[in-house]
Order: sequence, then structure tokens, then C-alpha cells
Amino acid sequence: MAVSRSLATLHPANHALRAKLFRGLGDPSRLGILAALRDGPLTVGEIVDATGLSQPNASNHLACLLDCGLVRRERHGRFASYSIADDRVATILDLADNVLATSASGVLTCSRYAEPGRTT
Amino acid sequence: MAVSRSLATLHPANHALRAKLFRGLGDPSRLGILAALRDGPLTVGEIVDATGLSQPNASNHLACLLDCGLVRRERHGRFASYSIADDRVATILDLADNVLATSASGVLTCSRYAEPGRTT
DNA sequence: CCATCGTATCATCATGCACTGATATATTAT
DNA sequence: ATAATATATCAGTGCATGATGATACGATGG
Repeated sequence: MAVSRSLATLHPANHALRAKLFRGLGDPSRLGILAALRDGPLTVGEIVDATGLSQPNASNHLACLLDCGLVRRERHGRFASYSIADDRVATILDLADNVLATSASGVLTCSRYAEPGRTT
Repeated sequence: MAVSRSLATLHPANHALRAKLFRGLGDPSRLGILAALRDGPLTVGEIVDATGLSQPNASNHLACLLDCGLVRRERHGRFASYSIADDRVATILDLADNVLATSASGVLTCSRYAEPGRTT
């Protein structure tokens, strides 16, 4: 996939918006959900099983991902089928893994910030 | 740049690590710093001028980016020259802009989470 | 040596996030 | 209708983060 800078027709200083996207990806639970969804659409219950998250927690993260346009929801009766909205999101995830594969050590030892408050 | 999934030789469930990388990118101040650095290496003072951040704040974010391997530091006398460590990081930024260019509306209206605590 | 400049660190504080448990809503089944 | 299932929402809590101002460190210059 070609990624040229000129394609980004975004206001040059809209860092708040970009930050929001990255913060949407910056949570292990949401990454777990997205990883599970890469193998195809899943219902909330299946996501709960796949990720080990509690149902309200998963539902909340899904709402977050949905609001941000990272996933798509399709209602089937009383089930809700979620899927990744944009292939480029998956590409971002791959690219991140690509970077981490060579500089994971640095990120690993980065003690400057950690995961946010988790009771678990 | 080719981004294949097989290249990502990362532990499949290391979402905490991935999340850390994205959280590193998930802050407007740090994105501003990275954006400034895309035009070439800068000293801390130049970064302060370019971003409008306070000096301690910029220094702290730079330490964060440095620890995480996203930027590189080179000492020149009493100056510190920072530069982007990995071109693929810039690619991630471009790709994110690419995604946002088409689904920015969703992210914009995402009220589920906001920027972290800023007094300003 | 002392002052100055550039950078890094410290102490402190406030806000927002991610989690839990309980409950509400909605849809199908008996 | 009633129950059961699937999902969404609400109230409340702890913790990490990002900010500030003061200060320490380190290097150059007079």
C-alpha cells in the first residue's frame, strides 16, 4: 500500500485529532478486540470469550471503537456483529508491529508511562 | 513501503507493548514534536519555539519519545539535537492521516475519551 | 571563578481513563 | 405474558498521565 504524505489532506496542525486516533489504538483491551476481529466479524459474546474482557468492559470499548469509526456494527436480531471498518487500520497495526520488531527493546524499557489505571 | 503481516515477528498477544507505542503517539504535544522533527533535527529550544510547549514539558515529552525509541538524541556541546529515529514512524503518522482523511468525522465526534488532563 | 545559557529533573496537582457491579433495553423463545 | 438471552448503559473508584513552577545539572564564555 502506497502511503504518501500528500494524500493526507488533513489540517496540518490537527494533532488533537490524530492523537485521538492513536489513543483509540493505545489500549491493550481495544487492541485485543481488533486482533480478534482481524479473523472476521464477531459478536460481543464471542469477543468477550476471545479477549477475556468482562461484558460491560468489552461493550464499552466497542462503543469507543465504533464512535471513532475503527469498527463497524451490524445488528442481527439480538446479536451485534462487529468488524474492522477500515483495512488501513489493520495496516497501521501491522506497521506498528513492524516497528516494534526492531525497536521493541526501547519501548519495552520505557517506564515514562504505563498502562492506565486497571484494577485487574 | 511494503507492510506484510508476516514481517511482524512479534508475540501475537503482546498488546501491552503495541498499546505503549500507540500511547506514545497518542498525545497532541508529542505529535507536534514529531511533526516539527519531520523537517529535520531540532534542538530542545527550537522545539519549544515550534510547538509552544513549556521547556520542562517539551523536555519531558522528549524523554518519553527517546525512551520509547521514537526519536534519537545527539549531544552537541550543551545543545541536544533530536531527530526522528525511524522512518516507519513517519509512515505510521502518514497512514493515520490517510485514515483520518476519510473517517475523521467519526473520530471527531468520538466523545468516549478525550485528551488527558491539561490545565491549559 | 562566576555568570549565563541550554537542558533535565523534581514535587505537586488535576483530570480522564479503564475497570467493576448493578441495571436497563431489546429480542427471541416457551 | 414471562423468561431467558444478548447487549448497552450507569454510578462509582483508583490510578496513571500531562501540566506547572522551581530547581539542579552541565557546558561555554568572560
